[in-house]
Amino acid sequence: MAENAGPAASETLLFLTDDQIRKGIEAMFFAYRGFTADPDRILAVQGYGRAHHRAIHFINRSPGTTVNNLLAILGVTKQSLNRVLRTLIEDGLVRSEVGTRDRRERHLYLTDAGAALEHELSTAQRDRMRAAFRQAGPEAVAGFRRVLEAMMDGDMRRHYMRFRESDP
Amino acid sequence: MAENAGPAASETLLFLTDDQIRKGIEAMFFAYRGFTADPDRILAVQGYGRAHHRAIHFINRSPGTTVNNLLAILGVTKQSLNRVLRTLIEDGLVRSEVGTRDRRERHLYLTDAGAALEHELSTAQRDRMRAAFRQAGPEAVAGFRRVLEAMMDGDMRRHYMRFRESDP
DNA sequence: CTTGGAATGTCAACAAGGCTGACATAAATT
DNA sequence: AATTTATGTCAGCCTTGTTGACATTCCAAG
Repeated sequence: MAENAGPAASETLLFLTDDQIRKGIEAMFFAYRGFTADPDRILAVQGYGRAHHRAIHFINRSPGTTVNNLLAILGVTKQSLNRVLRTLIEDGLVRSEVGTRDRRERHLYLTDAGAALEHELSTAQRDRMRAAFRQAGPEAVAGFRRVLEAMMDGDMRRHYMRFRESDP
Repeated sequence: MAENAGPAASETLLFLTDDQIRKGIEAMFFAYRGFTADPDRILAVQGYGRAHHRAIHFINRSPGTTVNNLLAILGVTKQSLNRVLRTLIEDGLVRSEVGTRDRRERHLYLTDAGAALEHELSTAQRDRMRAAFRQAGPEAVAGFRRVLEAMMDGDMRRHYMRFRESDP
């Protein structure tokens, strides 16, 4: 293969065929199910859903974040997020504090109980992810991340990158 | 852990840290949004949702598949799938044919209109995926697929692999 | 200072699409 | 003949998305 156009050319063509792309699409579909399966089971016990998980994850990730911040990250309407937050606050998993600088804002924190659930959820999800990473190897993981980053919308990539840089 | 020295050991440790895993988790979350964004926009015009897209995709993928087959692949209840199929059949996008070998089965096909919508959807989704693949490069794509395959549940991996092998 | 607009968050009502449970029908299998 | 299988349907529930209306707070222009 090195004689004619070289391996680079054939690679460039082969990995972009419709068939390869379709395999990538189906891989995303089936893998995402695995990705959410374990947390979903835990959440179902408490009567929560994925929306609760997402809120808990990003509050844990950025303690003191405002509702508006969370809206931008989660990409849902404030009414939808508010319903989820209300149940989490009622159930004592999240604490909402009126802002001191701007009293329109509510700053969100996990309570101890919230942090405990977050830990349970993220442990389950990380275990599966870690197993997949270990099985695939470091090079595959780097590629995995590179493709996913290229797949994000601009706004989402911004949020993702902001998080990436926000801690060591 | 048979070895405790050399670059292999440090690699093994570094790419499996909780922080690396968390980045993988967030990458999956943000990327999946991009993955579904374009089809979602197209479907919203017709008043359809992701459930319709999934049904259309897999009927196109395996023309003549039965309801039961589709249930196993999609992992939803028959009531839920039936609701979606009913609207697709009513709207003339899907055709349901009584089986000849086993007349209890219904074999599902896309009509011309259904195939047209499928094409519109898959073109939009493939375009984004192709751009991501091109940007990330062939090695990254191989890693991407390897990690996703390792992340799937056993059942889903079976379905995914069956599809992989079912055509050249 | 007052007033009007913008930002932030809450409540109400509705729709999509999951789910379970119960039941009907037709066809295949034993 | 009895049972199992494949499918469809009805009813009702839950989560989670949507829009619309509204309250509170801040800020800036008059």
